[in-house]
Amino acid sequence: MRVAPNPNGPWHIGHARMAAVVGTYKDRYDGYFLCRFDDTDPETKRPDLDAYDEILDAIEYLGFTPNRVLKASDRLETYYAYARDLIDLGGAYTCSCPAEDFSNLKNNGESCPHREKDPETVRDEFQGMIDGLYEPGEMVLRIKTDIEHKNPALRDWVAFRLIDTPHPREEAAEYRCWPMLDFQSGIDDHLTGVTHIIRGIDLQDSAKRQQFVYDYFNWEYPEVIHWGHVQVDAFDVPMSTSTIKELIEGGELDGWDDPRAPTIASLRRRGISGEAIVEAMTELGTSTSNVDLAMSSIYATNRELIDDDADRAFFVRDGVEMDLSGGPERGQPPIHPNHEERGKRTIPVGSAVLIEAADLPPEGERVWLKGYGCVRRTDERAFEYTDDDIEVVREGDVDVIHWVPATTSVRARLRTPDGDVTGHVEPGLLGYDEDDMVQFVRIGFARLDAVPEATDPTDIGADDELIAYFAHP
RNA sequence: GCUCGGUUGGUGUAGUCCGGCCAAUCAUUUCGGCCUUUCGAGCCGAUGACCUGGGUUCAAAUCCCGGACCGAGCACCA
Repeated sequence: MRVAPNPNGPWHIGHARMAAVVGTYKDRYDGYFLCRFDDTDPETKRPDLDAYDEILDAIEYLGFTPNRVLKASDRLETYYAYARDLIDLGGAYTCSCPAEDFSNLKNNGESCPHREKDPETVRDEFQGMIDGLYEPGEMVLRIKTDIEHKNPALRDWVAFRLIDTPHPREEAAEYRCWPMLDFQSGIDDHLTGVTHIIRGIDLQDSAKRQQFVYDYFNWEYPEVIHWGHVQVDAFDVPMSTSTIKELIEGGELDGWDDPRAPTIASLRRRGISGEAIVEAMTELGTSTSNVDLAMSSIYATNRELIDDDADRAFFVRDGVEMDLSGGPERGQPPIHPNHEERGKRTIPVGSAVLIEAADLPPEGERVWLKGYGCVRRTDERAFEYTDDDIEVVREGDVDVIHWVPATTSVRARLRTPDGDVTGHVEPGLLGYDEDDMVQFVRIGFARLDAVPEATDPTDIGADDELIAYFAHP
């Protein structure tokens, strides 16, 4: 099987589906995974030189390694050779009709005068296309199918056209005569031994078009499955390479890995594993109707994968400072409630704590600072320790909330798909590394992206802060 | 206009080829309960679907015909 990406930009989430399914089938049935870059349009779908490696990276991240990687732009001579054979078989002809004229003829089921040229002339003119004797638009090579076919989409389609814009890859920059997808892909699928093709419903007619070429050569067409488009909920940004590119260039997104972007790079930075993506994608199946992928499905899988390993930590969003008196000097919540053996965190309290505004109890009421103990709000800005037993929580009278010390916490920024959230995290996170996954208690899982160098919160520069990317609840 | 294809709970999916064991599977979501110093995990439970109208049949999600709705192609894009 193969994935045949157009390297015109890094992948968005939808692109992962093909790699996920092909990779999974490969693993399951001991198959063959070909990654072929269909980069045969240097102009309107101009390849992005960085995208080749970024796409291969994304495939690796999903957990697969292609058996073979090809670039169509390396294979022009091969396509020319097969085109010449096809001409000799009488299966193709050069055509100098203006596109609009031909379209009209075609829609009426009428052939154009060029259709009956003898192979000699066609060969010469095709060589002329390769040699650059014509301007773009002047000449194309068409496959001779059935000009009266009841489906107009299949009638004498274009196999090669001329493009003046040089290909961005140096190796291919000299070529001007480029094959169309249906020709290139049809030839390559056969030559590389592809037995099963999966592609989008937008290419529903491709197999029927290519069948004409296969018939001329007496080849057997692979099994083909067409699937619908995927839409992903939970993102404001449309899943389109060109739209995302525009938003980045316009400064509305920070880059391809901005947590607001529906891209592979974004999910990766948020600490969502390739495995979770693959699982959700394969679950979608291959139906021809369009499908909606719920991000919650990816999140649920990822949560299962990371929950056991992710240490717990406190992150207070936009804290309210409360003086605190009468209690112990530190709180000691567990590193992981299901794994006592991993020990406890130690959070110094000082003389004041930060809690989230929404957690602030009315004056006179109590609240349980998780891992510390019960406190009562005595006035506008103060708590006093009550020494109540955990029973008060069990009885349901007292809510358990998270907190951080007011003076020795670390400023932090949590980047989420809905924008950035600022606040403070407990000082112990300074000992963590980039890439570590944590669960911010009562908020959700996050991947640490940048941790200040300091070991003591008071040594952190004024501009420095901990940066984490929100994964999911 | 011509030509393809699709339609099972909020979402995805199984079942459709070869009609009966489908008062429809599984996952996720939502909502309850238990447990819990998390709105996490775990356990228990609940809500919730065969697009529509005919036909064939003892029997239709499944076969046939019509309709509605959705999507795709008719590019010198992929």
